[in-house]
Formats: sequence, C-alpha cells, structure tokens
Amino acid sequence: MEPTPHILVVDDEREIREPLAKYLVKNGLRASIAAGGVDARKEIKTSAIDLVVLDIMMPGEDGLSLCRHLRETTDIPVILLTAMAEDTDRVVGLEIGADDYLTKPFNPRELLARIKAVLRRARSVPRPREAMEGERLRFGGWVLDMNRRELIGNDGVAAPLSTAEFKLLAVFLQRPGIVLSREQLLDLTSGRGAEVFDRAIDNQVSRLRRKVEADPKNPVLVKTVWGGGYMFTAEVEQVS
Amino acid sequence: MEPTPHILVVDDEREIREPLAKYLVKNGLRASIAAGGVDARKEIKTSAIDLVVLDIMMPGEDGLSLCRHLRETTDIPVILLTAMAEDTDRVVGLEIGADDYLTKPFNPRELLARIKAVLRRARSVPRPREAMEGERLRFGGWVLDMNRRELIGNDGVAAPLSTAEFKLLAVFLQRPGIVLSREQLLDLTSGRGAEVFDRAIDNQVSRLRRKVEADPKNPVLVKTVWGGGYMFTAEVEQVS
DNA sequence: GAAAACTTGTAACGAAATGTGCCAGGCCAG
DNA sequence: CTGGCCTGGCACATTTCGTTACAAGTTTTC
Repeated sequence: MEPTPHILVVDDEREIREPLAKYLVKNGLRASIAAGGVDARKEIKTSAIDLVVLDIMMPGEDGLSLCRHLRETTDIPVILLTAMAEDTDRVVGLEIGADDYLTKPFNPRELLARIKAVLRRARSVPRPREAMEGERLRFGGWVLDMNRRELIGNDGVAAPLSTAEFKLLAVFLQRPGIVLSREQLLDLTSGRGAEVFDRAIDNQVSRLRRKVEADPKNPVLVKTVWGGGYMFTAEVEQVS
Repeated sequence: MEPTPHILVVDDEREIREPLAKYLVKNGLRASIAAGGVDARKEIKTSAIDLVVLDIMMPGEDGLSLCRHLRETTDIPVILLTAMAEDTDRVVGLEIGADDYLTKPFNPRELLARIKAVLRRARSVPRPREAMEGERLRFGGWVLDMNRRELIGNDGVAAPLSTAEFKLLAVFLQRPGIVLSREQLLDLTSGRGAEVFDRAIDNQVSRLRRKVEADPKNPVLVKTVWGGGYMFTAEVEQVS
C-alpha cells in the first residue's frame, strides 16, 4: 500500500554515491543520485523525493547551504554526512535543521536504520508540501483549487476530476515549462517507479487533455516532447 | 505562546541525571528526573512530559523495555543514552523507535541541540486538539456542536446524528485537508484496527454524506481519494 | 419484559477509475 | 524515402468505490 520511499543521495564522489544508492535499492528503497547542489535541486523539483542524504563537504554549493534551502522551502527530511567528528560541526548541522547526521566512514547498515527511523517519523506527519504551494492556480481558462480538489472553468462551473487526473494536473501546474519524463510523472503522481513499458501516464495525459484542452487533438496546455515526456506550457498564476 | 518544553531525564546514576537536569533548566527548558523505570512511568503518568532522555543501561527495568513501552502507548519522543559505541546497539535503538541516541560520554551542548531538533519535529506534528469540548465548528452550511453532539443546519434545524456518524464527522473536522486512510479512520473513530477488507468506513462515509452533502452524488465536503482514503475539503472555523 | 425503532457491521453487485495490451499512425535517423 | 521507435487512443481486465439489502446488536417505548 505504502509507496516505496525515494531517497536522493548527494555526494560529489562517485565512488560513494553510486554504491550507496545501489545498497539502498537492494534493501527495498528507491534511490536517485546527484553530484552536487545544482543536480540535487533539479532532482528534487522533478521527482518525489522523500529523504535526502547529503554530504556536507562538496565543491560548488556547500552542503549546509543546500540543507538550509531545503529546510526553508520544503519538509523533506535531511541526513547529513560529515567527514569530521567535531562536536561543533554536529551541533551546527542539527541546529541548521538536519534530521540526523553520520560521520564518515560509516556503516551502510546504520545509515539504512537511520533512514528508516527518520522516514517513520516523517510518514506520520501528513505532508503539506504541495498543497501549500498555492491555494488556487489559474491557467488557460481554468482555475484549479488545490484545497477543494476542484477544477473550475471560466464560467464558474466545476469540472469533476478524478484523483489521478487532479494529481497529474497539480504536478504540471507546479512545474510549468519543464519537461517531465514518464518516470518522473509516475513518481510524482503515484510515488512508484516505472515498470517496463509503462503506458499508464500516456493514458492519464490523454484523459486529462480530454477534459482541459479546448481541442484535445491539438493540445495547447500539455505538449508532448517526443522521446522526452510531457511539458505544461502555459502561464500559471496564483489567485487569491 | 509555546509553553516551555518539559524534559524527563531517566538515569540510575545521580551524578549524571542531576547535573544534566540542571543544565537543561539553565538553558531554558523544564526538567524532571527519574532513577529508574518505575519512577519514570509514574512521572509520565502524572506530568505532561514532552520528551524523555533515557539511559539504556539500567538495573531493574531495562531502558529498551521502557522505550518500547513509551512507543506503544504514547507519542512522547525518546532520546537514548548508550554507554557503548557498538553499531548494533545503535541500530537496535533506532529500530525500536527511539527518535535519536547519544553515546556516553557526550557533550551536553550536543544533547541540547538534539533535544531541540527532536522537539521541533514533534511540534510540527498536528496533535489532535484536546480542548475540543465545548466548541462549535462551522463548515459548509452546518455547525457541529461538540457538546450536544448535534448538527445544526443554517436554518437552525438540528439534524440527528448517530454516534458513529458524529465521531466520523468530528474526526474529519479536526483534520481538514488531510487524506485519511480507511485504517486511520477506523482507528480514530472506533479505536480498532482494520480487518481484512474492511468496508465499514465506506458505509459510514456514505451515510454521513447522505446527511451533510447537498448532493450526495457529487460530494463537496468529503472527497474520496482513489486508492488513498477520504479527505475533508472545506474551511472549518470555530464559532463562539 | 417484549416489541418496535434505530444503529452498525457484512455481503454483494454494479459503477467508476485506473492500468495494460494492442495497433495504427506520426516522427526521426540514416 | 524507409524502417524503426515512439505516441495516441481504443478496448478490455483489474482494482477500488458507492449503494443497497440484510442480519445482528442496541436502545427506546409501552
């Protein structure tokens, strides 16, 4: 029933992040990797990341800075990896808002236990992440009410949306102008990974188009990116 | 304003628990002490403890046992103190449900940081409001009187609610905008776990809709989330 | 104290939502 | 221009949900 948690491992050293990701996958989690702050931000925007494992010492954007950013803009839990065993570093890390930290070198089994512990705590908290983004979003001739889960036309008439349609539309509206692969959409809508040759998203996009596009044969809002996925192309503005 | 968090320090050694409690008080927290499992249970029963700092190695009742008990019967966060730095011990502690742990000897400042981190997380969990008694909640075109267990329409006419219907509605009103699974609803309304394929909640929701929804075929207040459960979608405000 | 009224859980069936298989047609590389 | 890969959309299978009917338990009424 619960979708498999999706972990993002951020470390500049490939010899660390790749085996670590593999280890997590082998132990029943899903895992993505990022080599630095830029990659990490992109991944978080386009995937449904449930937890970030973050090396504190990285070239380019510092780990602490990324951690601070995550804490300010999301509720995604963070576990820090630190090379030094200094008390001060630990305290700074926790004070900045990390949920836990580990000192390198660490036992992968312990990291796994901590990930599960943090997730267990986080899972009990209903995540207001997306719903908080905006209460009502206007696009094309429509307004999507995120709280009431309703799509309202310019004439004020509500168009009924199924759960999957609503979720898919919400994902698009929160990421306009960004190409989203089928796998990313599947992750963002239902939290699961893609099976081999998964056409579920195609179908949902088709159904969504039938409801929101004036001419479903010539989609204007949700464009197909050949070989890439789908992209929402329209202004999205917040409505009070 | 937030009340000062109340910490319970459980350790069999007086040279540890007393200075520790003093240190916490000096740093803006309230602290109580207990020398063992029996004291600790009594203290938790009679005080509003917000967090427990617990030595894992104690004569009499073991720390782990107390931790497990706390996890099963309360939501109070636990930070474990362990004498050994063994990986396995750490893992066991986290798996048993502790929120964090520290290895002795530890830096008091670090313990303080961790206490604050755990409290910050715990506080963000929307705890079901306690003083719900004597309140009246307005939603849609209705007012639910929690005292009289009555549902009053905008025309002032009371609609009779059965016990289960009232309980279900109250649960929804206390958690608007949150998807509640069938299992959660069953737990919150009648305190029991879900049997295999329990459709009792579906029925209750259906009955509730028939009473509160203007058009039960197109529910506006209680929306169903396909594959997820149900969600109350409407503003809830208190009425004096 | 017994019958009637009401409540609530269980079963069952049809309806709705969603995923999968398939094929025709579109898009791109060579 | 042609073959291969990708997408759109239909039909169908599967899962999940809404509603009704009914039975068992509970409260009320006389």
